[in-house]
Amino acid sequence: MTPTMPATEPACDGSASQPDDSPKRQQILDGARRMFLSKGFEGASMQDVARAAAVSKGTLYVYFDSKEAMFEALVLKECGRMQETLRRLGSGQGSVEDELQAIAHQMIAMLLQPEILAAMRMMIGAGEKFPDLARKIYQSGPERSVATLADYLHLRESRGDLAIGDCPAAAAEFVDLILSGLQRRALLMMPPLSAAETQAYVARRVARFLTGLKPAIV
Amino acid sequence: MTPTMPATEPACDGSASQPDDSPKRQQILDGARRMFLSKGFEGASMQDVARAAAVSKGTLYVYFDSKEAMFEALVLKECGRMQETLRRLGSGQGSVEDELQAIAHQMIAMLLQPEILAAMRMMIGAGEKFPDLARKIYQSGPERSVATLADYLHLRESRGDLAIGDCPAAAAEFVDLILSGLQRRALLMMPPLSAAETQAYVARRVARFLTGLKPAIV
Amino acid sequence: MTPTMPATEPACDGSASQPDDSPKRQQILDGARRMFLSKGFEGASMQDVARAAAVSKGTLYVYFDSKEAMFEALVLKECGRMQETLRRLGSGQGSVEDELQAIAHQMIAMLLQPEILAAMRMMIGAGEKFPDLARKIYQSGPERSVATLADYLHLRESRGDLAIGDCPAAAAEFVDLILSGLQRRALLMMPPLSAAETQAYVARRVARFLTGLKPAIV
Amino acid sequence: MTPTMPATEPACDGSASQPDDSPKRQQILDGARRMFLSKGFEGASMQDVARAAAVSKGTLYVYFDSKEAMFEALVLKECGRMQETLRRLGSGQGSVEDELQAIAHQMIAMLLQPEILAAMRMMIGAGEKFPDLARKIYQSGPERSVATLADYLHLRESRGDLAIGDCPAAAAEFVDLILSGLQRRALLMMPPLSAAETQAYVARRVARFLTGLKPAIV
DNA sequence: CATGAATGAGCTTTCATTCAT
DNA sequence: TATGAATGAAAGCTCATTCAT
Repeated sequence: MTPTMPATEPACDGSASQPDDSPKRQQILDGARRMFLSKGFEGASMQDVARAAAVSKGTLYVYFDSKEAMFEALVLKECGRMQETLRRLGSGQGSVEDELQAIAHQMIAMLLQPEILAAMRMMIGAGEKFPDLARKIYQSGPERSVATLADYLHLRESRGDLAIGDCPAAAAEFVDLILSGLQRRALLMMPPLSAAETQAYVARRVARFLTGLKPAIV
Repeated sequence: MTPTMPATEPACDGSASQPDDSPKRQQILDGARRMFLSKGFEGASMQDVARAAAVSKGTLYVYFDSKEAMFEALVLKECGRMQETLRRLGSGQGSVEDELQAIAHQMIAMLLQPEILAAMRMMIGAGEKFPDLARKIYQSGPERSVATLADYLHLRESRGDLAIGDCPAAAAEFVDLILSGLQRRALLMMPPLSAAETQAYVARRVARFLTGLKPAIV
Repeated sequence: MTPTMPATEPACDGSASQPDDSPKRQQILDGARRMFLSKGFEGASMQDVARAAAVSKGTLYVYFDSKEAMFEALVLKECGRMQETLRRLGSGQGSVEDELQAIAHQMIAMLLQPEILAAMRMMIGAGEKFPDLARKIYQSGPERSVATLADYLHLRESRGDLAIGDCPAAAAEFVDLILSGLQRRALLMMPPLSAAETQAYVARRVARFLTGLKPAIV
Repeated sequence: MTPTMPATEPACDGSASQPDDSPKRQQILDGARRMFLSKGFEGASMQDVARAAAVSKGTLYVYFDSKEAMFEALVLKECGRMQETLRRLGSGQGSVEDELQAIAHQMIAMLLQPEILAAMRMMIGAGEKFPDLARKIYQSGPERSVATLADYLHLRESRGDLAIGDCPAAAAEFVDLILSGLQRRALLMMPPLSAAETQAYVARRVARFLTGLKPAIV
């Protein structure tokens, strides 16, 4: 009766009668985004989403089979966004230490955004219910950060600026040292560090990270 | 209403006046524990809790004024458990490296328990609604780990086994390096490392942590 | 929340935005009427109302924000009905005594209707919770009767049929003499007077009312 | 098992094992009185009553079979009180007009007490559910006032101060003229008359009442 | 395609009542 | 006798979902 085809599938037949990127669909996902991020999966009602998207409640079900399907579609889309965001980290000029500090600050600024935290919170909270989605978030976020950073470290190593060995492992260490703890704090509602505290924190941890990774001088 | 009230007040008015350790109350908290940990605050209904505790729904309200009060009581109790769990870490014999590895393994085993993860997940999910409780969880868990470890590092430094300087900062770095990242993985439903992987991971990261903290020889 | 809000506001947010005269809304008010009049505000459950109106419980909340809002809307509507009912009393022909007797009979017949009594009972019962509404009922019912009658007495006085002086006061006396006591009896479930008893009662009381209001002859 | 004998019956057997006037029973009725009068039948919970009476909820059911039975017992007891209260009205000295005014003021003061109004309200609200009780209230209150007053009028007539004829009818007229309307106003939450207004009201209405009841001079 | 009226199951909470002690 | 722990039914209300238009 109503279109029951899985709403997140890419178009099934040639006609693309209801493509993934219909403007109405985007409009709904936009509303869903605002609501889910601010109220969580259980806290946001379909009424909320409909209102935020400025469509009727019925229309929601034209584009998504259920609240859960809509949530899934939203998360997948967000994963895409996050990956794009992470693509441009570090340019390769300046001293290693300066640049790693800059990268650290970028990562902190980016991943401690209220919006990102809300997304993490939402996904962790809903993790038991949607384990696959949670994994996808992990892969699009933290894992992707590590990969990007590993590339950067590799670049620096190839230039002779660092002596690393296992770049992916070092990248993971960097991310944990810089980000994981801070993020955990934020997720559990601890007050954020002040700008000065952040500065000192980054300086110290980056230095710590670099200990032993400097190449032997000649 | 406010989530900071102890909720286990001595008798006061009609409700929730049972002593803290009434067996029925424990029985209810047990049921609540199972349900809240597995489904989160919003996901678990009072019906669920009643069923899990094998009491009637009405009885729940004999012991707790509201769902929120019950949740609060549960979380506070869990905080106590977590703190006790963390009290015994590190004994002080053996080489620094061996012992830090042992501590790392203990921490991992302890804080990646499904139960502890569920508690973290629950509180992260409910954090926006109960920020004070979330902070309490942070203080009972991660913060406590750091403090315990800082004591240990201080001991080692006083023995001349390490040259650290700022023990709390180093302890925080250790925890982030060893635990934070792993915990984040787990929270987002990534499969746990195998025993062998964990072994290698710990060995590498502990070594990494020790770089530059060894005292000058002589 | 506050019982003085009209509750029939034009569209505003999610709920209760239906026009005043939606047929469904009328249907619900009809059911509400039956239930509230027969069981009172607290005695009638939303389930009762839903059943009486032959709609689902959920539908009730599409048209009204709360039980209280529904009650309010109903009472206000009833006030309107009551005022209309009272608009046509007394025509102005015949002897004063005959006509006052006719008016008395009309008032008795009208205001001792089971329906009107039920409305009074309902509002008296709920009066502590909805004082403003109770006042509105008073103004639409008893107060209106007095005003209508005062007009009539004034007309008769201007024709020289009566010598009254303070027409509103006299009207109030008439209403108390004829109606108030009878209504109180009915509200406390005393059996109604028989037709013959009513006849005698009215005759005697109207005569009593007219004592001293006859103009001096010549 | 539990004593199921109708709690309001006079003692059934010689032993009077649980007499109507057991102190505990009085204590409970006292609590019930406070709660029912202030919150109404539906608004007051057995918990409230138990608390107000300073007994346990279970004890309530030792003395009364149900909430309704307790209510009934309370109302019956109140009827007794009211009758006693009304026994002493008017002493028989002073001018008729002065004394009737005094009586009117007494009646008003007595029957417009918040407590009495609350009782009336409660009974009118509960009238449909307890018609017999409502009737008993009527007989103990208004009807009793009329009878008491009729006696007084009769006394005055026998002294030649008034020429009445049908004393009970006149008494009923007096009560309606003085009280019924005022009580109705109060029941529907209209603000009470000021002292000065009451004074004027009583003066006028008593004068009105006396019109035509004065004996022919000589 | 889009709507919004309608639903019924489910939510948290309250309460009269029972019963073992 | 008196208790208070325990219950289950029902309260007011919300919400994901359906369907005729």
